[in-house]
Amino acid sequence: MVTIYDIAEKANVSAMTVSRVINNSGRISEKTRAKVRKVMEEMNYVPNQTARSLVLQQTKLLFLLITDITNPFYTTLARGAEDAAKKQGYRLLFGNSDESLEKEADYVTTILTTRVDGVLLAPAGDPSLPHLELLRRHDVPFVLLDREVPGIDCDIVLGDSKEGARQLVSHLAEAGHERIAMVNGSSSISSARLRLQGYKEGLKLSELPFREDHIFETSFGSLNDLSEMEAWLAGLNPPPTAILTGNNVLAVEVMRLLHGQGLRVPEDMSIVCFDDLGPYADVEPFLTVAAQQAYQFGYMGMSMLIERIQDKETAQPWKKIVLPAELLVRRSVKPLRSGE
Amino acid sequence: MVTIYDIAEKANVSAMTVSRVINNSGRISEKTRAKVRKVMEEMNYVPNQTARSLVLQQTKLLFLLITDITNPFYTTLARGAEDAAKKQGYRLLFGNSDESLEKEADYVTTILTTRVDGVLLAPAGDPSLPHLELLRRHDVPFVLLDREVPGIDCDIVLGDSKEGARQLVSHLAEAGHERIAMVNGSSSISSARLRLQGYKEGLKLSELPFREDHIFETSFGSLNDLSEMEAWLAGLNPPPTAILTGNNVLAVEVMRLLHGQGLRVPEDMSIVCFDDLGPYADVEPFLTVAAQQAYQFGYMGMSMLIERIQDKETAQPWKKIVLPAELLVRRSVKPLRSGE
DNA sequence: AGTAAAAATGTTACCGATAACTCTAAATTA
DNA sequence: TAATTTAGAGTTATCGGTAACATTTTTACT
Repeated sequence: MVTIYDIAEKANVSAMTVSRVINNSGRISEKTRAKVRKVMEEMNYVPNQTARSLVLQQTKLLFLLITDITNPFYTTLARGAEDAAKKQGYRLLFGNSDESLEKEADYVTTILTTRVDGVLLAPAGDPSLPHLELLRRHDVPFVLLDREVPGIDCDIVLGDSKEGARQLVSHLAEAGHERIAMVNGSSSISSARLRLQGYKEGLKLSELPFREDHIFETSFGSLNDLSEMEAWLAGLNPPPTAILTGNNVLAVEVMRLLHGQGLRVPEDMSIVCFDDLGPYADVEPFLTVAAQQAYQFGYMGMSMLIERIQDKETAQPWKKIVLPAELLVRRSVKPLRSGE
Repeated sequence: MVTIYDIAEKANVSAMTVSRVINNSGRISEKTRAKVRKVMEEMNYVPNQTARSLVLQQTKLLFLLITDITNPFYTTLARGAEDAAKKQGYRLLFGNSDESLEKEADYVTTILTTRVDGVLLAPAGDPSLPHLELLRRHDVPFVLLDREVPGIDCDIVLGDSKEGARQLVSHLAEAGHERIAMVNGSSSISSARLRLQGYKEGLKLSELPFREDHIFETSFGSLNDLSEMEAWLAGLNPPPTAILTGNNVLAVEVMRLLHGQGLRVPEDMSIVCFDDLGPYADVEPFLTVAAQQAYQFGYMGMSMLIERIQDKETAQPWKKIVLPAELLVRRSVKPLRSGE
């Protein structure tokens, strides 16, 4: 591995001069600069960021931790985060916690030991609190995405989960649906709780009764076993005519279940969900959704994070951004009323 | 930031003793070990990987560089890579080059400076050669994914691009299509070249003529401007009845273009492509594709990489794995023959 | 020309950890 | 009991950079 000392020796200058050329700092004569540059080229020099980080106490690396790398919501978000980071001259590393607290803990360790300058993360849920406290204790700036964690104050970018869910329910009610079930993520996740609230509000506004057994709680990640959900659905009598799911992945799972039973959407069951389905949705517009501004989540979250890092001294108040969701009506809801 | 020196002072031992406790190396009395452990707990000590890397010249980190984080092929691949890495006790960092050589170069720098132990990467294309040479020169083990790069010998996991494309063309030909166009990724990417070859072979086998103007070359990533493609398509007279695209993203782009013109798939144009569309494809099975074993790409590639890292001394011959693609017939091809 | 100021370059210490070596005190052996 | 091991801990140098200060060289000005 070529170091500045190797360069220095070959160029007949001191290591410090090489360092100055690399960083364009201090005063260097053009002649020396050219000479050093030439030697660096010749020797294929690459600065050792590890050594640099050690002395500078900063890495210019940021970390994005998402909970499901196969979910288009998060990958689109990642794109936004990446663009914002790049714009400000930061590099970005990704991690995927897979909705698992254990994997999240692993990544938090990686984050601390890698000494990244800041973290943008979607926490696995309320039990992520100790992880966040650890980051806080080690003075690592972070911004949360999509999910609040009770017990910690910090910058955060949220979607308007309650209102989005309410709109979806209202949309179903207007189409004449009266028995609307909900398949939701874990209630230890704030956005799942808010979506449930929005669901209840939507029912109330349309004067529909809330039934406890119309709620099925599971994980936001993809399921390897659908049998519990199947049993739940089979147990509903009369069955619902529509299902609202807490996110896009769960919508896919529900549809997988229904198709397995030979049921069609929307003929036999209507479906709506939170979050859009990535680029493919443009092409075969099928699922009616409350689309979140995934790219903005990433872009704004990252911008907040960088701002926070750069003004580390001045204690700004915590910021909370709430992005509205947009109802995209497609064709996964069957009109039950005669009038359309 | 708490260092081993802080611990050492408080525990009344030398820094080296603390280091020994952390790494479970050397001989330490139980009493001292317990005392040091206690102080570490109290002070919330986290080892500084930066300092460690500097002296050890290694981490337990691996890097996965993909070219499109919004493409389900790569995210599924990432899942496989992650699972394999975890199984062997490695942590994984992700990067997204976005099919761009410049971003790839940035990530290569990050890779070198972060001192990861190995890299699994889908190169942006043939011009990635210098990046790979750089990794090689710096002795960073790597395994390529999906794309060969002429000029470098290394471990690699490939899909059978030629055969897959051939099958897709044959499928179209059997359905009675005679004017089959192809929208492909850059010819500086080996898999694009092979898919073009497969396309030509497929035409030949069905005794269809090859027309140079039936090929439109663009980027594998999503396009922000469809006008060139639009002009190309408009210039074809008579127009093709079917289009084969070099990957899933391009299929989506083509469909976006067609929809924009009020054309329907498959009624007005048939479409097939390489790579499947992620979980959503199970739900609304629409696009006929040559599906690659994305998960296996990641899993096998990562396994090869780790093996390579662990036997760094013994010079194994380079391995090349070719995974077959599977034709999944759905409903994006219109039968032109009378008999179905 | 002589001196101050400015420009160019060099020296030293340090960031936080670990390897390799050294030292001390207790345990073992003859 | 003296000599020799050995367990347990400490010292020093080092990884590859950079900040802060020191020094030398060049330029400018009286």
